[in-house]
Amino acid sequence: MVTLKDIARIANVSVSTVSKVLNGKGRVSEKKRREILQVAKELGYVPNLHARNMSKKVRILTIGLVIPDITNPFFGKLTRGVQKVCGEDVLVITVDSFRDLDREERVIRKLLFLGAHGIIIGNSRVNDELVKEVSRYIPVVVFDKDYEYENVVSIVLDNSYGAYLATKHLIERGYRNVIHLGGTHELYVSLKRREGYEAAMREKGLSPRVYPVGYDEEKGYKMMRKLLKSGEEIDGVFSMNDLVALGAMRAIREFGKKIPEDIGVVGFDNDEELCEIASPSLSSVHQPVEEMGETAAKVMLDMINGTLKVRKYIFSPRLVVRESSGGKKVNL
Amino acid sequence: MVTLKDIARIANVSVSTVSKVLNGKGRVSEKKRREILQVAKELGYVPNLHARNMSKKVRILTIGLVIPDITNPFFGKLTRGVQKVCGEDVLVITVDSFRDLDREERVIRKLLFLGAHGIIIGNSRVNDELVKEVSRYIPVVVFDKDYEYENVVSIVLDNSYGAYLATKHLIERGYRNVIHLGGTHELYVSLKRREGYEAAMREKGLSPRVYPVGYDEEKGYKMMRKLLKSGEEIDGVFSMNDLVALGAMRAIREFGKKIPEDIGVVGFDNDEELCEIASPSLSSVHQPVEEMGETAAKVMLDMINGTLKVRKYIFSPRLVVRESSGGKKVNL
DNA sequence: CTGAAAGCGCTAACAC
DNA sequence: GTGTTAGCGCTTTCAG
Repeated sequence: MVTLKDIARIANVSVSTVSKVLNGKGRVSEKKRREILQVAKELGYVPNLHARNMSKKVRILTIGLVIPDITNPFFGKLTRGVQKVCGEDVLVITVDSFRDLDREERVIRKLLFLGAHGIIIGNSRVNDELVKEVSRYIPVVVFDKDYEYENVVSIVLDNSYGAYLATKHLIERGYRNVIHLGGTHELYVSLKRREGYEAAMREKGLSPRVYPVGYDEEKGYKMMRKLLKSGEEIDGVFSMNDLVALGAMRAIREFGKKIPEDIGVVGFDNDEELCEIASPSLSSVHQPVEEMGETAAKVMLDMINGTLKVRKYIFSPRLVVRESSGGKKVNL
Repeated sequence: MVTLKDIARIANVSVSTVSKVLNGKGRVSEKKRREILQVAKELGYVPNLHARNMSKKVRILTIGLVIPDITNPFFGKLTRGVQKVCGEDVLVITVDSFRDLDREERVIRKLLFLGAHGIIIGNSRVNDELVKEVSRYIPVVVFDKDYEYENVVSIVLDNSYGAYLATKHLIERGYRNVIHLGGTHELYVSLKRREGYEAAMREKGLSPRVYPVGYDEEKGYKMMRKLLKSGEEIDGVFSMNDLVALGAMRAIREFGKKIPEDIGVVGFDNDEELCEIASPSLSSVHQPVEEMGETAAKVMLDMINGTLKVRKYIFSPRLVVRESSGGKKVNL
């Protein structure tokens, strides 16, 4: 590793002179300046960030971003939003926890240990105690989960309202036996979406039926197939996310039912690529993920700078209607 | 910021004793050990990474990963592969360049400046000179592009072979007028895929027709619509990636042609979610992205440790046949 | 066991 | 203009 000292030795000057030249500060004779620059280049000098950060000013801001699954476009967008705001001056360390809570915990600790100035957590299943503990040291932004701790900001989508919108829409399009394919109960968003679904059903005097499923296509497919085979009366499906909805659609097709004529389907997340490409295209509740990511980053920077104003952000979902909930055809 | 010194002062011991306790090295009396731990906790001590990296040993390994689009599952998988291998002891700094070559260049320089021990570049459009320059300082791994520089390792998919397989498959299923919807020419992978397509066509005595399109669904849709309207004779489409293929399929459906009976379609990348969900499901050339990411990380670690053996990896693609290339129905 | 002291690479006062 | 020097926070000998 080439250091200032090496350059100084070869160029026959002092370390501080080299430092001055390389940082363009203070005044140095043109001759030495040129020579120093030359030597530095030849030696392939690369300044040492750590040393630099040690001394006075310069400090580079580091924020950690922990997400459960980087291969999922949803989190990809979140990540992009964060990076967009952070630009090139803030160091963002993105870590995929592979949906492994233990790894997630280790990783968060590591980030703290590495000297991150703040951590953004994109997984609502995160351990509360951990959040509390970490927030004693550095600010934390959490998605899709409410916290009342000092030094923690929540950014949530109004999940329950989104579910309410989707369910109401199905009912208004003529579907009455609307079921809900839900996630697992530990997950805050699952709970909220379920709540919204139930509220809409009750409001219309219908009785809610909830089936916990999970989060991927396969799970949605299997559960839906089982339900159809069992003879359960179903003409509408509100699903906890798009993947599960697509799985359900596959099962419905296989079973010989038509979408949307026989059964209407609405998903959640509005992953545009998936929703548009499906046929029929899938109606879904849209959440402005990238924007939420941007907000997270902004809030984080504000917290670090001590200029935080808002402590909680509740984003509003919006229903995107496509073919899969086009309306029931009533048999006369 | 709490430092070792603060802890030492309050606990009435020396800095080095504190350091020993916090790192579990050397031997310290149980009494002091407990007290120090206690004080550290109360004060909310967080070690300073930079200071730590300054002194002799400890150094934490840092590798930079630069990719063009983190919202794309393809790069998500790549990222995951890298992170999987790096585990929790190697710091991976992932940066999305937003497909902006200038930003990419700045980011790579930044990473070097930040003291990264190596950089993995997931974009084959990267500037050659930059790669050459950076590789003077630290090892570089590049995807989908050949390099002969010292200190640079290439990891490529045999794109041309993949394209060859796909095209040959279409021809053997009875499609004769197979066109290629290609990418832009600056991109190494586009060139290679085009080559493979042309080779397969010529081998069967057919004349290749290549249309440069781009990389997203919309582009594929528009081009295909134009071609169909123009009356061009087409019964097969080999597309440079899955998205373009899906766009083409949309255009074909709209035009009233059947897939695969009238026109067969094959994509590239085998994004499973997309391919499976499309209807008909899309045949595609699979590349083992995640595995390639893992390899990149392993190679990088080897380079850093000076134990590199293989300088170039050429991964083999594999054709996944689904409904979209099921075979042409010949009119009698 | 414990602590004093050196040094990692760099910056910024402050002399000369 | 230029060099000397004092840290930044931490680890690690090496005496005591």
